[in-house]
Amino acid sequence: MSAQEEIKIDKNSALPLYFQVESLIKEKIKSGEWKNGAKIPSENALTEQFNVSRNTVRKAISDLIDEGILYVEHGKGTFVSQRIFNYPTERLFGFSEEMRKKNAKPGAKILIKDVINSDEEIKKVLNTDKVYRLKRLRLANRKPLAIEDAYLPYNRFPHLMDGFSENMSLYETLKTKFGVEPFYAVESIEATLPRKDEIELLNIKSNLPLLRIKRKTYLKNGEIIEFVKSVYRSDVYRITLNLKRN
Amino acid sequence: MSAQEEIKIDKNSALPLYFQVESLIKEKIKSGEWKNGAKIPSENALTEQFNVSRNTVRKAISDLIDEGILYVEHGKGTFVSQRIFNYPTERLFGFSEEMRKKNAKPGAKILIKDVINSDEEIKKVLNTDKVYRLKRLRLANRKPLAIEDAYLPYNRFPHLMDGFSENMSLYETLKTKFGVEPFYAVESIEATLPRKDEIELLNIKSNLPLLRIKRKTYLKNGEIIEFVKSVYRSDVYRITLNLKRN
DNA sequence: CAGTGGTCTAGACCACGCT
DNA sequence: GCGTGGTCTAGACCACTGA
Repeated sequence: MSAQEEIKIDKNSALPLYFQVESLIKEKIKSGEWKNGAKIPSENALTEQFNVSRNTVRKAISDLIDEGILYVEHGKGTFVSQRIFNYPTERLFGFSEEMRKKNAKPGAKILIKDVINSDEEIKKVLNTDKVYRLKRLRLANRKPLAIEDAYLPYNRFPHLMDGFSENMSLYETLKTKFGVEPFYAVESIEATLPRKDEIELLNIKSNLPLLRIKRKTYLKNGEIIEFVKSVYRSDVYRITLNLKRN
Repeated sequence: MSAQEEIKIDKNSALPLYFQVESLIKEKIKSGEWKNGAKIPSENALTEQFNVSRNTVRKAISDLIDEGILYVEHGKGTFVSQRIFNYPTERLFGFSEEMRKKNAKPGAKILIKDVINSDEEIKKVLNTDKVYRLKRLRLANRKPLAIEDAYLPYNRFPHLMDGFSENMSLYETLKTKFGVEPFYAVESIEATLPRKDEIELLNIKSNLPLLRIKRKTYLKNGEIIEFVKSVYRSDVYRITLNLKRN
């Protein structure tokens, strides 16, 4: 209530007010002023404290709930989550990105780079007759980790593979040449034994189980841009999955 | 513009206006009036059409974006996604629920039901010394599908296992006795070969790969309530994973 | 009952994309 | 410049919780 209270919101800032409110709330939590599991001030109180409208406060709180930082109990109040949820979407952005995030050096050896006619499965998924096929042995710190076999619609991405080489990222190429970025992917995962060619390429024993993954990649608008079949060595790689309600 | 336009919003309904707007938008999409990929009317137009405030329209649109039904391009408009995203969270609600959703009959054979002292790993995860241990062979349509080994903090759930039997769901018991429901879970997945005891229990060949999963289950407030180690037959079971940006 | 979040309104101005 | 969505305000009333 004192005069020097909360001069922290800058109404002339380029940053949206709700974003500034989010940052201030995060700070209070980090500093320990608002402890894990504890109730934070009511929306009306925050409205006064930050000198913004209640809708702005609600927008900020809503975002922080999506981030798993706060949760609400109707009629009781808003509370700090005891555990901050994190959403590991490393896999969404492709092998190269994922490895970099895990502090490993990504690499690749191109096995097949071609334009082919879709077989039945690929046609069903990508809904087109002619596709790029890019099959690569994937390396992490120079050691074989996975085999990726990717298919992309030929007509959608003219000249996609022109000048494409071993040390390039497919997703970066898609972004640069076509302004297109993955937004959503569906993967199905099984455990299998390796086939003969996979044993050789990955340089593994014949009884080492692999994670066998099929993936469909989509844009923001829901357009499918890629179908990938891959196998991963499970002795050095595991998948982390987050399940959240709603 | 005609007088008989859109009498569909009922301001006296118990349903929130934004929810009614959501339903109407979904209907227009389903009926084909608003096609996949097409632009829907502007927020101002919808405000007039539905005779609600713009904020209400925005709330409805925001929800539908979260559901993957619409997407927005700032300055251009709001569009129907070409593909409706779905969030398979079947696994979040436990084996019984998941099997029912897949139209299989869930079952269980209790292998261990006990209270034990935490080993190092369990203590690190659950942060307590004494835990319930519930190890079950899991059946789908009477056939062995998985082995689940669950640990829950003893002090948090007094008398949890009193009267617990083979045909009961652990999560339903938690809900009934303690009003507690899983909200979030983190799983790590590997491919492995079965151990001897697993071969016998699941009645499989020694070279059939399994999906080996570790899981931590949390409440809405971020409190951890469960740690589970399980294996699944991969010849009849696969995991579906959804990756979404932000 | 008082206090909390949930819904809703009718305005206003700004930022972006297109032409 | 115009139309789009993005942000923000200052009110109002409702629904849930707990004393």
